Amino acid sequence: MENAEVVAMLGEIADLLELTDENPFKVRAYRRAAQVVDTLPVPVAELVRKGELAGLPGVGTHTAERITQFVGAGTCDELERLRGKVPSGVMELLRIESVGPKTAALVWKQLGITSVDALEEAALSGRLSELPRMGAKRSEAIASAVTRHRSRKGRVPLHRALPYAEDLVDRLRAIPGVKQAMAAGSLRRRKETVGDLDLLVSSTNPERVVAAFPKLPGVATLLAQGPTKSTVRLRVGLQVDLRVLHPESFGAALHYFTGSKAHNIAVRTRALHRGLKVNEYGVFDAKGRRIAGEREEDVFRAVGLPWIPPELREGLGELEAAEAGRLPELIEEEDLRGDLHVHSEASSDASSSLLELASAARGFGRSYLAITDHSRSRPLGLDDARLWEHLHTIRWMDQELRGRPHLLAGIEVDILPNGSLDLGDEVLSELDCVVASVHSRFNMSSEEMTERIVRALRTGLVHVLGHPSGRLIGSRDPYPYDLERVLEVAREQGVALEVNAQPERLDLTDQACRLAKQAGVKLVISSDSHNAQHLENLRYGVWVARRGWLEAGDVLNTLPLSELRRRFRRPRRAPSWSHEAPGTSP
DNA sequence: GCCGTTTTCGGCCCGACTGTTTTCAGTCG
Repeated sequence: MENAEVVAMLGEIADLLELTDENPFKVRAYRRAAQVVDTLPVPVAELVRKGELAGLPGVGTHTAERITQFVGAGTCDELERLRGKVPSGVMELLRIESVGPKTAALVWKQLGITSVDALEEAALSGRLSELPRMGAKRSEAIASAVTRHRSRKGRVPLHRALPYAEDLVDRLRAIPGVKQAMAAGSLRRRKETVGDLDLLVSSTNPERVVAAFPKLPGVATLLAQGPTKSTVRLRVGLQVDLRVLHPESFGAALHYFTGSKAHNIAVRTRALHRGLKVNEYGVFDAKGRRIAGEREEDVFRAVGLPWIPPELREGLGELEAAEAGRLPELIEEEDLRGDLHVHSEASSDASSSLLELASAARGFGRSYLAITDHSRSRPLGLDDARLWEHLHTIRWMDQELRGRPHLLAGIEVDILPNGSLDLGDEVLSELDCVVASVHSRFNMSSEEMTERIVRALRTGLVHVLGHPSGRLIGSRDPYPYDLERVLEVAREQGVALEVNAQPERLDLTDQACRLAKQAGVKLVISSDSHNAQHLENLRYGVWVARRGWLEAGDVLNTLPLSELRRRFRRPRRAPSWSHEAPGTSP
């Protein structure tokens, strides 16, 4: 039972309750519980087993009962009871923009509409506009929303959205009268995917900004416009919300629109307890006087907290940590001294030479670089003999470079389905940095995959477990494995887990980083570059690490090379006289 | 349905925009 299934169940109950016109606070309670389970770093089934469910915030006795029943039986009475009252097609109507529970229930009860197709037909034929508070414009809006619904793409990976946000912010800053412009929302929190862009501007002349915004390059359609707010869709499909504020409110708005929702509710609730009110215009005391708003840190100070970095604002204990003075000192990109997972043209799927990689790394200020090409199971990957040769080339190049940067001889060795490594012990034990990764047979059971990884970690030859879950954002799910068990063995073996910074991977995830830290396992942040430009991608890994509450001390490639080498030293397994390679004697 | 620095009962974050109304309900973030 995946947590996502429980989240879906709780969300479905909330939707069904809304459609049956239940108490909105009950609806909200289910939504909150769903969110809590969604951000849970451990399997919810495990909490069920331990009887710890009701200890979660927002999960009381009733919700705990529903979850327990659902985990055991795959459904629960409350869900089935509600499903019996609402046709399933009506549920799908809620996924359509501008159609909420009231509208869905209205068209269902008044017109007998129970499918998206029927809704579209009613909108186009004019039947829809005969309903109360339904006119021609709404019908039209619903019809076009149905079209978009059918071709909907989900959330966009951060690295795709970021350039659009940066470009728009630059253009907004150039509008006369604009004092500040920033991107907020999940983009500022550096979430791995972004739903839409939230842009904020402070200006003494809001009308001018709102008027200029829809005319910016890349904008396809204007969706909504008021005196201080404008919503557009870009040609690439991204929706962008713009809010214009007076400078005295900019900090409060920045805080509010950065979210997350859970974080905001926690801050507002905290403010209420102190007799204060927080909205996007500021923090106000009981007499309605503004006591903060211009700067974000003032908003936090007004509710008795230090400034909290956006990456932590997920409602996952950051307020409590801030209150106790125990916020982590989050890792920064500048803390990273090297990159421990880089492919050269010696791997079939990579394109840069050692020299190109070295000079690019120097440009990014890295002092060391591990060259980790693929092993023989991958097409044209290195076998033992070619790796010996490659190793000597790297050593030679390292001498030539004189530490600008240092090159480490490494490998990304496949973990074969039986858990053994794809190359011989002799050559592996000679390398400075062995990254071991799963690249095949993703469809094993969780037990088999866990055993496979555990066996690899126990060879005593592995320094780093590469992209531990194998996922590709939006295209390949992580393979199932028992993270806690892997962490346990990684700690026992002194193996680090990789935060793969390839923006399509971001693997480990933020939550898994936090668990690894709690389990006492070290991490590395690696670019997995396949050409020299990719070396820049480390920043995406840093953002994941920050969202996982990591500090510089949790990440091994913040260490100077000498200390890193000490960490990576291991007892020799094979006698060192046996691995003379062909053609490599001095 | 959840929860307690005002509460074991009675509250629950807050505001902008649209469309359809003629004062506001619904949706969204």
